[in-house]
Amino acid sequence: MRKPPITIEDSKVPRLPSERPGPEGGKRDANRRQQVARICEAALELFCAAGVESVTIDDIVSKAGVAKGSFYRYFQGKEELVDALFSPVADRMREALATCELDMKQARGPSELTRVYGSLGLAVAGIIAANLGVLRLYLQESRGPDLGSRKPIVALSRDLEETAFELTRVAREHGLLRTDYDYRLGTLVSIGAIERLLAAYLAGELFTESTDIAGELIRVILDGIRAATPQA
Amino acid sequence: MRKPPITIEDSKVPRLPSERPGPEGGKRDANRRQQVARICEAALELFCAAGVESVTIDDIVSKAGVAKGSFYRYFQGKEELVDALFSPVADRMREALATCELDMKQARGPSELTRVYGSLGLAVAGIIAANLGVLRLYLQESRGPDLGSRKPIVALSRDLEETAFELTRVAREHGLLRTDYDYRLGTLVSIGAIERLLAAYLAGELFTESTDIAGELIRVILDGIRAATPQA
DNA sequence: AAATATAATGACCAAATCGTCACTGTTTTC
DNA sequence: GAAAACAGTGACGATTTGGTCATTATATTT
Repeated sequence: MRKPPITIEDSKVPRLPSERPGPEGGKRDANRRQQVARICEAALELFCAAGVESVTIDDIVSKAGVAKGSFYRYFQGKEELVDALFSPVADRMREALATCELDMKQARGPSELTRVYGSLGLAVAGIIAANLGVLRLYLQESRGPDLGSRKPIVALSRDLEETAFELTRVAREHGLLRTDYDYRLGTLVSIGAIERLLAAYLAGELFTESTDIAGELIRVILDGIRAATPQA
Repeated sequence: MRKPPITIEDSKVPRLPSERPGPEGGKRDANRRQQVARICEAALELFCAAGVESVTIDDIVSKAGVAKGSFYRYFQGKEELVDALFSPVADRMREALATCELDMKQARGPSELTRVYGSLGLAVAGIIAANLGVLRLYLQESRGPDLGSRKPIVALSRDLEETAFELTRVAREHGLLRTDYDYRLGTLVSIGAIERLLAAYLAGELFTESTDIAGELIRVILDGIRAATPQA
């Protein structure tokens, strides 16, 4: 348990040494992007293989073929790097959920509910298909302690869960869900099931076609909704 | 990523310095048990709070109020300590699943299947109720990389999953399950849902009574089975 | 092309961590 | 009670790690 150094809350990633120089299409700009990309790519692989906490800065720069000083030019430390890896994905996910929530508020009747969940599923599938490495890391780390460099991952996990609860709550208000029932249970069941199936799929444990997996997911979620419906 | 030292595969925990001395009811015996207990207790708390990989031997001995040399008298290192924490629970789980598998082989018809799953659920509930700390650690670590001191946890996770698959397979052969369907999907859904609900419950996120949670779990598992039943 | 601004580098330091061991304390045996 | 076996201790050396910085290399501006 290496004691974390005192850090000053700071701006976004990648970090600006003082201020980014003017020209944007220039060689500097390209080099910078390349350095950051190299670091991120190497880090993601290492994180997936050994876990965020176990990977050292030396491991990362060594694999990335970059000097240690360069790393600290772009990132304050591992936590900021992790945040940089997750930020874009997190944004897209939040966006998809927000859209879904709007849809949900206009939904009328059970069939509309199903349609709304369906289009959320499509959106999410697109996001994760484009970010398999990050997804894998997420599944691996999101239940760990909310400390150190894992913080951004756990924060995302909590955020998504919260939004999923909210979504179910809206569905209950606008749909036909019972109120004597803790709607979070069904939500948690869905999240757990989805994550477990995805993990198995990514690990190559399943020989099932992804369409079949999708079918199973739909079944789980619909069952979850149905259970919250007045004696369907 | 500290390189692991070369270790010789060795016998069980707790470790014998040369050979344990004769008398069993004596003071020595009591002291040894107390040392081991102190270490395990402190370690479990720290592991839950910060994650197995982040906790150092110094943290553990400091919290346990024990000298570092004493730690190494009883354990070869962190991995062996983790194994010592999980071994008893793992044994009881395997036992419960084995019993269930025998039951399952004698089950006839859907109602019997339900009964068999029910009694497995009771057995498992008893085990985890008596080992909440270990359960929490399991949920937190079981999806991490299979390296270092996390190994025993991941190994248990894989083992349990394998057995759960086997159980479903037996149910399919003896019950009425479709064969054109990857029976592992339903199993994974159940595992994921159970684990997620337990994690939320342990984290105190749920104000639901544990009986209601149990009801939700039963629903999930039965739905999982039903889905594998010829067009119920 | 010279001057300036920005970026990359890796040797270096301090702190942390592991695992050992010579020594002291305690229990058992004779 | 003396001797022998076992257990507990924490200082120590070796290694690893995070983070810095003077120096060198590269890009941009003049």
